Amino acid sequence: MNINEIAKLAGVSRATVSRYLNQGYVSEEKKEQIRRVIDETGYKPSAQAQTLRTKKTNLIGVILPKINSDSISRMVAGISSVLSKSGYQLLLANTENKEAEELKYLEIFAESHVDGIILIGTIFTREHKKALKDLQVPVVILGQSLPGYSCVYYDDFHAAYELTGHMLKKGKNFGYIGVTEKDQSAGAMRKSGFKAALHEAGIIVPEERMMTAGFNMESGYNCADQLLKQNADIDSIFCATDSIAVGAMRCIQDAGKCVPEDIQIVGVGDSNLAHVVQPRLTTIHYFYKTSGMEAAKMLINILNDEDKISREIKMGYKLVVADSTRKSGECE
Amino acid sequence: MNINEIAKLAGVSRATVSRYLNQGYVSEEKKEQIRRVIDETGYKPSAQAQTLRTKKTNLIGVILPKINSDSISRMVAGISSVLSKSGYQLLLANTENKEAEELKYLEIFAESHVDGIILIGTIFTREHKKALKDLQVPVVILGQSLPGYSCVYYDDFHAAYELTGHMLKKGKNFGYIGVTEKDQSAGAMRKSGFKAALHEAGIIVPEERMMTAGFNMESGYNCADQLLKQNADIDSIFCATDSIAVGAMRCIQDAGKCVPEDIQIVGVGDSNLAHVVQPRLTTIHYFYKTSGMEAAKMLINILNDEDKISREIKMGYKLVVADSTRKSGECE
DNA sequence: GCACGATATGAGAACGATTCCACATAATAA
DNA sequence: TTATTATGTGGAATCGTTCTCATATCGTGC
Repeated sequence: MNINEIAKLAGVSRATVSRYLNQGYVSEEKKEQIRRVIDETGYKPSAQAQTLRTKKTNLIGVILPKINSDSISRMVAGISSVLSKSGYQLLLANTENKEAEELKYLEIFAESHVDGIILIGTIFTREHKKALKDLQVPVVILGQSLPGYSCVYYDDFHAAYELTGHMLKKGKNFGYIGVTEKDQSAGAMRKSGFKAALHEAGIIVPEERMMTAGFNMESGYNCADQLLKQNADIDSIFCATDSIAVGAMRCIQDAGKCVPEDIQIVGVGDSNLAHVVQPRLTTIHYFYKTSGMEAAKMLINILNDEDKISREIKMGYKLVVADSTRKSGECE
Repeated sequence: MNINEIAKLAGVSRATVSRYLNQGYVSEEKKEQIRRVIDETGYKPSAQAQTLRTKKTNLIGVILPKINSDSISRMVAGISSVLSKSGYQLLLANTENKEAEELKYLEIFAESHVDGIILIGTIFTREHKKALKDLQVPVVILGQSLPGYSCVYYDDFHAAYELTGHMLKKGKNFGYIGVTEKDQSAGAMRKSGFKAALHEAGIIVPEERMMTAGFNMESGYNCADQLLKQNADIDSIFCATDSIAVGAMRCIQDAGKCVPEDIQIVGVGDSNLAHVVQPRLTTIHYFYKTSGMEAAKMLINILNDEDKISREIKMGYKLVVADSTRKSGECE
């Protein structure tokens, strides 16, 4: 069932049917004829063919490293809320943290399956930058800063700095469980913030007390295990994500120690997990949903040709103090 | 940069370039010329146009009710592992539990953006069935049973039945926090299994002890709150999902009662949350990843025309007994 | 010497829409 | 009356591919 059939059945030309579908000049009489034929046949214009001509899909691609994540799902919720108001639908691509997948989906989306892309990235390799440069589709980067591109990201340095400052009230012997420093934001910046705060306090954490975990609980557990076995005197652990922190906390408890009495611990992200564990986790709240909305607005501006130059937004944060860093009953 | 340009630059016809790209007869000499031109120009065939001709995208659409969910992310991981081996890429569509979105994405995917669809649905309305019937793209349903369609789902009835049987060892006064019964699987079947087990034990739970929550912790908390306030004697609560159970458990603890000593509680799904909370949650393990793989295999069979008729797979389950239903130290 | 299959190539017709252009017609302004 | 404008309409080109056909060359077996 294509536009030719419809035209034939309605006794008009293909062009008139097209105009009917795209609000051009059509007389009431023919409008009615066409409407009836379309109703009867259940005809739907082919999105392929439309795109081939118009170069427009009304779809936005969102590339993300994992789907089962509080932070990312909040970003997506924000993106979705803004874009759906402008008549866009979202297609998500899950890279499972694999760089190759990221590139593949970038290409798939770029091959005009979508009008724009929001990339929630983690690591930017040379290939990434090349792929991004070749892109003929507008892109906004969320969660990382990449010079030359429109992006929305978080003040990981100062967040980690302030969080570490908070731990310094009670802590002396610090451990750190982070993620790969190839991840500029969650890896490098959080670590720098952590180190900077301690440095100001005259504390230097030796390398063997700084671990690198994956983005999940199990990995946090294992790193904490190693950390505690090798350094019995540790009284404070900074974890670069809530998941890692929850895994680490479980490890501490399995080892028969108490949080926060024996060891205080913090995470970053203010995920659901942080509220669920006992004791509740001190963490950093990032405005993930809002940042998703900002990224979406940026993209819309670009799509509407209102924004010619790239711009960056660095989002603030909020320290969430909970039980994992203070004795129960203590007030703040 | 299109195939005509390439043909011109390489001094061959458009058809020969196409054959080069699709492994047809091309002499070594011309192959080399074409290869060089493509290398120099960075030419990529337009996916639009290819699809317009071939009706093939090598994309599979997955429609899901929420992204931030352990169960769903495991299903997706299973789907992805199988389909990527067959050269397909996944596009995800997040409906945020809105029926209208589900229909919209069904349509978007159907308009030949994808070769096949896996629908992780919850509620099937009349519109859903109509939309599915009109679909000219093969579809597999995951997590629900829908007669006439290929689907993979879970034995919710017997899982709930067995889980309830386990609680009956210690429990007498039961409460139930479920989800909408419009959801046949997680809503209706789990509730039936729960009631059947109690019925056999000669127990009938009055309606006011059965609540309906949303698919999240907050809702579980609120329902538990209401349940406990109105029924002080409750010693066992069956929750239809882990999230609900974790919310309810938090509520019980906030009310100053102990789990499992005062009240035992169970969930369904064996999510990460279940392992993290204190005490660990007794729950049902479903083989989500495996079921995703099965659904993907089904879809591949359909796409390869190996399967002409629909079929159903009902997946088994495993009872995971943990601390939320036994005193610490007790053995089983 | 000829028929046949394998290899190789290009012309041109699809695929299913949009859109420019030329051409009507009717209504309004000068 | 005559321009001028707004409203309608269909023909044909176009988007970037694939694919069928027609045609050509070459080796090989009989």
